[in-house]
Amino acid sequence: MGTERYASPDAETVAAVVGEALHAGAIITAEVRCEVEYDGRTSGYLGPGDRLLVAKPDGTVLVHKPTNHKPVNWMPSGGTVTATVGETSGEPVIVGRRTNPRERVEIRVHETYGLTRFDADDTAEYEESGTEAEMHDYIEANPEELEDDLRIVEHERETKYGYVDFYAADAEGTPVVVEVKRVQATLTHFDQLKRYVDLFAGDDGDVDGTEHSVRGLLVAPSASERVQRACRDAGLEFVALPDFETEADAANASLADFS
Amino acid sequence: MGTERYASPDAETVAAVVGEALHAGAIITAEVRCEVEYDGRTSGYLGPGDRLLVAKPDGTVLVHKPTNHKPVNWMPSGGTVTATVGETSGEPVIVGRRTNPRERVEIRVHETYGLTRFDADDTAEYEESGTEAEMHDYIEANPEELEDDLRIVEHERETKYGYVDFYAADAEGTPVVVEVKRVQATLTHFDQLKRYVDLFAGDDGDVDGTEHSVRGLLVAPSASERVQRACRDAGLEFVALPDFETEADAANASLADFS
DNA sequence: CGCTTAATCTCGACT
DNA sequence: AGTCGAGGTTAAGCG
Repeated sequence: MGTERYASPDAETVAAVVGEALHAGAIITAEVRCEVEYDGRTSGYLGPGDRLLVAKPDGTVLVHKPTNHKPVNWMPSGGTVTATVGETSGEPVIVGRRTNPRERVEIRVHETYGLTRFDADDTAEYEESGTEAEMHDYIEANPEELEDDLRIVEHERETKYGYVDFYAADAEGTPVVVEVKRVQATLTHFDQLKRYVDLFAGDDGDVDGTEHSVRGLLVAPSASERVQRACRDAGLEFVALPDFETEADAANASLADFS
Repeated sequence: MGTERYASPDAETVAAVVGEALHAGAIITAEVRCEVEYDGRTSGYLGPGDRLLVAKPDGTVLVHKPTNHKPVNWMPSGGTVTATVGETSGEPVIVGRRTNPRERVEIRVHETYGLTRFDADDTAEYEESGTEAEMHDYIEANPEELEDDLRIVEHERETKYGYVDFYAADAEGTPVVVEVKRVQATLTHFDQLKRYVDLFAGDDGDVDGTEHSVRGLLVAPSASERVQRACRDAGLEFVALPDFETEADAANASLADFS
């Protein structure tokens, strides 16, 4: 519910407050001058400079530079955080560790401008709309948006090499594999569809090239020229499905203003 | 260089300090109770709760819950941040906006437990080793680690469908396309290699499976069983290249201890 | 700008 | 625990 602030705390105070706060479920933020060392999936070193540190009770550690969305160094949740006083330096050392993968981040604090303990109480969950799952719902309810007389046979069909978004049939009864993307389609999305189509075609064993036993549809709001050409060359079809409108969108449309 | 702290500031102070600090190149952190609304690539709503806010002078905005590495809401760098006092609510409202894509995040602050201005001075750059780029350098210098008498012809070769990590030739002079991964290979990595090989093979050539005009090598420390099977089925080869040692690693090996 | 790809990607879902 | 795929992915590198 509240915060506790320590201005220019000494090393012992930093170590004590960080340890205690995290144990009690509070968030720690600190404005410091520090060096950082990471060892694990890769390894790296960040020389001295001013950064914002964040440590959460779930083991998350973040080191933020004055720019960029992503922290320059971090430890994901699930690990453990320790704060001690370095034996030789007498400075605070904050270490985040975890296993699987085995990795650690060590923050050597040269100066602590300020330290804040924040006992945050947050039970709300983030609610999001416009996800790919909603796009699937829309397509399942309106398959004619992709193609006349398209019939959805199965949603999220499992195959030997992964899940197909939709397994469908066209007006002629030819099987159609559908891969749906909420964002502009990329080459990896094309790859995904090609993998499924190759798999289905391989089952039937029709490789004479003149006739396709399975069609493949890549559905997205847009695709780069290269992706569209890749589709053409591979005998797959790109279908542009512009912004779809969900029921929630329609209900909120009148309220929306982008000021 | 230093911090300035405001305990339980009123709405006017929040708006003024945030605006001024960001303009002056300082980082703002605030412990607040707030609601958040996002509209852009998707849309979402986060109900009232205690969160840590971070705003950086480059337009970055982060809203952190007490758990998880990733912010629950955010605005990447490059946008603009405004802090005002809501006309009807009298509460602080912080809005981050950007274009391309057009999106905005609105933070309605119900209670400000604390606010910190941090004039951070950080010129150090993060130095990392163990990246895929280094793995490329290693392979280029030691192609025999992949296969005897393999000769690298071209690095990062651009093709109609993307960039090939290495274009090489084996002892027989047969072209070899090489895709390198620093981590365990996944199906999408297999897809990537298959895309290049299909391209070089012309996608029409020999489908009898007995002879290949182009070989494909997927190089990674490991690969799941499914990926290895996919490679076999597609006539591609998986090459396990365990942890390689860079010169930097060798030099530092004696210093490394994982305590 | 747009395109392509790596990333200590993170995270959730499912086997 | 491992694998797979989405993500408001972000960020870098190149044309």
